[in-house]
Amino acid sequence: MVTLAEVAQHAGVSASTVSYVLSGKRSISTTTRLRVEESIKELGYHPNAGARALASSRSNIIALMVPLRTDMYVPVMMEIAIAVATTARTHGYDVLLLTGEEGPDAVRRVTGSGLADAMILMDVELDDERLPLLRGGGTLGRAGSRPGDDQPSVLIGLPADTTGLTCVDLDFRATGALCVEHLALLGHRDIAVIGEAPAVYERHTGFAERTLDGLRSRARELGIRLLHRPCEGGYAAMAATLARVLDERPGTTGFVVQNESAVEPLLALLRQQGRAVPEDVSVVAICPEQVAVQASVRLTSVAIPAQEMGRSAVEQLMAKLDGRDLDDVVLIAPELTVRASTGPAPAGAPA
Amino acid sequence: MVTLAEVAQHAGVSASTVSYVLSGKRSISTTTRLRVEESIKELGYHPNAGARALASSRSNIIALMVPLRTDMYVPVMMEIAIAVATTARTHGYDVLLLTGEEGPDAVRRVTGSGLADAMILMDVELDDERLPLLRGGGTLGRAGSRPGDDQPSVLIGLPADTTGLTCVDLDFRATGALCVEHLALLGHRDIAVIGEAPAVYERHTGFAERTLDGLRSRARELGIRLLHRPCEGGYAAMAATLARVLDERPGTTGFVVQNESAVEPLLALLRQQGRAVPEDVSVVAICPEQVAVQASVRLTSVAIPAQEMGRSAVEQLMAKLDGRDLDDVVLIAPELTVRASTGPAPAGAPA
DNA sequence: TTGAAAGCGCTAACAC
DNA sequence: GTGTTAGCGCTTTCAA
Repeated sequence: MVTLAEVAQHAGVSASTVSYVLSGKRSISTTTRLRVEESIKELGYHPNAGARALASSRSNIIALMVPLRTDMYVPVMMEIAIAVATTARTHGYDVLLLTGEEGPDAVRRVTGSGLADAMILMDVELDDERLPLLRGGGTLGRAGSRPGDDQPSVLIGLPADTTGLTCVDLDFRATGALCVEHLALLGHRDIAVIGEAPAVYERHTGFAERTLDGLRSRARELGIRLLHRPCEGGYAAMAATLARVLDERPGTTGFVVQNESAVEPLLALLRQQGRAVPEDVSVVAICPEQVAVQASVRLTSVAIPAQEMGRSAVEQLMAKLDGRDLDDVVLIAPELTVRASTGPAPAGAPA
Repeated sequence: MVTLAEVAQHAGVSASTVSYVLSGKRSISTTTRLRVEESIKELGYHPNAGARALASSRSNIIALMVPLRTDMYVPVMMEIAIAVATTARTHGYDVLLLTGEEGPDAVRRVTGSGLADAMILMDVELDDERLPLLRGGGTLGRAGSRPGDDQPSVLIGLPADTTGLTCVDLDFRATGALCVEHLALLGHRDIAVIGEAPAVYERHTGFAERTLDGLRSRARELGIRLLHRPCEGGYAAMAATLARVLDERPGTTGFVVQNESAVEPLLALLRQQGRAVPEDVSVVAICPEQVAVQASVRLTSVAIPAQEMGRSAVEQLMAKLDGRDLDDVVLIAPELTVRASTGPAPAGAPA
């Protein structure tokens, strides 16, 4: 392994000079810099991560905590994770992958050991047990604080109480509202919401409840009848749910689907029952773009902006690490793209 | 931040004693150990990762390189990644998430900086540009080698030349053979293979080609007619592919599907054309269990054992780090589960 | 613009 | 069974 000292010797300068060439923290004459850079390349030098972390108290690593359960929105999580990793790299950071398994202990372990300088948490629950450890984080340098007291962090998702936390999320409330508006504008008066699996609501994951909130309050304002049913993914569960919905509200002409693995089953079932999309019923999905365009009917949808969520979370974190001030909560505005699955409510529909 | 020295002082012992209590590398009297452990808990001590890495030349981190493109088998990749992370933790290792983006440079960076002790590569191509850097890795301690010369590594996937490499993968050749056998045994003589997207073959990802190999050679042995068509995911692409297949081989009664996002579209299209599954045509999928059981017809399938692949890759790596000898190539035997999508070939089918 | 040198917190000889 | 101590490779004052 090549060390900084070896580079220094090779270039005929002192160790500190090499260090400063690398960090750019003090000015170096061009000739010296060139010589050093030449030596670095020639010797194939890479600074030792451990030594650097020890001397500088910064690991240049951010921890990303992903949920353990792989039952939900998996492609989205993956896309976020990759966006986090690539964005982090552009800032000179690497990403440590933590699973939710260890729970709060992982937070303590990473914080305590200085393994990571900061962390990003995905799939935060409304009342998450990891939150107390993170509140007020990101105040490095505040009077009386010692380095390491603190773990700057950003949440992807929105807990019930965001005091002292920085959060990034799609504005699911607005998303719900947007879906209702779109259908209402097309004349639909009876809307059914095919929600996430019951477990998601029981777990009190924020996004599902917020979406419902948005859907309900906008529906109330617009005088729309709304029926919400949680639904497991898959064909069988969707069939049962659909039957119940149509039994209870036969006049339903609009669907909002939030469980991506229920989308295709729903379309298949409607087709099977002779209900044409969008002539007889309209369907709006809340799902990744890819799912919307690959479905058997190109779906009108509100996209889940996974990339942007990941990228934005990292930007927030970098700002914190730089001591910059920033928003506590970044809500990404939803965008509804009209495709082939929604159209005017059928003429004969009950007003 | 609490240091080892503070713990030592608190417990009234020397620093090395504390260190040895932690590592267990020499025997400690019970009373001393108890006192030290008490102090550690009381002070909330966590060893500093950087200092540890510097002093011991081991970071206790393994790097996991995931493909950048999120277009393929995403849930599987995620499941593998999570299995890797959780298994690694049981061995005291953390996982660093690298995207394929940086390519070979990432390998050099991680190797050179001592950021990770070892690495796992996913989605390896038949002739991967990162391989030359890894061949012969894992020989730490061999005469003449200096620490850091080497990057012990394990691949998930199988390149063309496995010399000097350790690989873990599902035995896709056997998988292909198994699918053909199953259908042949049911009397099917004309089988169509709905493969991965053309890009996957162009990229020469090993698994797709190996599956095809297995399918073809077993078909030849059994006198089965086989037609292979690559296929993008989604409904539209599947429709076009299916039309071409049935045009070219109208007598087709068996399908093997390897692109999971083509499965549901295929089932929908067959239904739409009045071909009953499994009465008229049989379908075997190569996909995760979840996809197989959630499909509109419960699918006879060969599962992709994502968890086991991740776990196994880590076990191999741990063995290498311990200097143990091991297999170069671990092929996981495929298992075919019969569900509701396959049955005897229809009586009228051409022999 | 550059160099010298004091640590950062831990591990692992070496001593007893 | 335990203590002493010399580094690990780097960053960052302090001095010139």
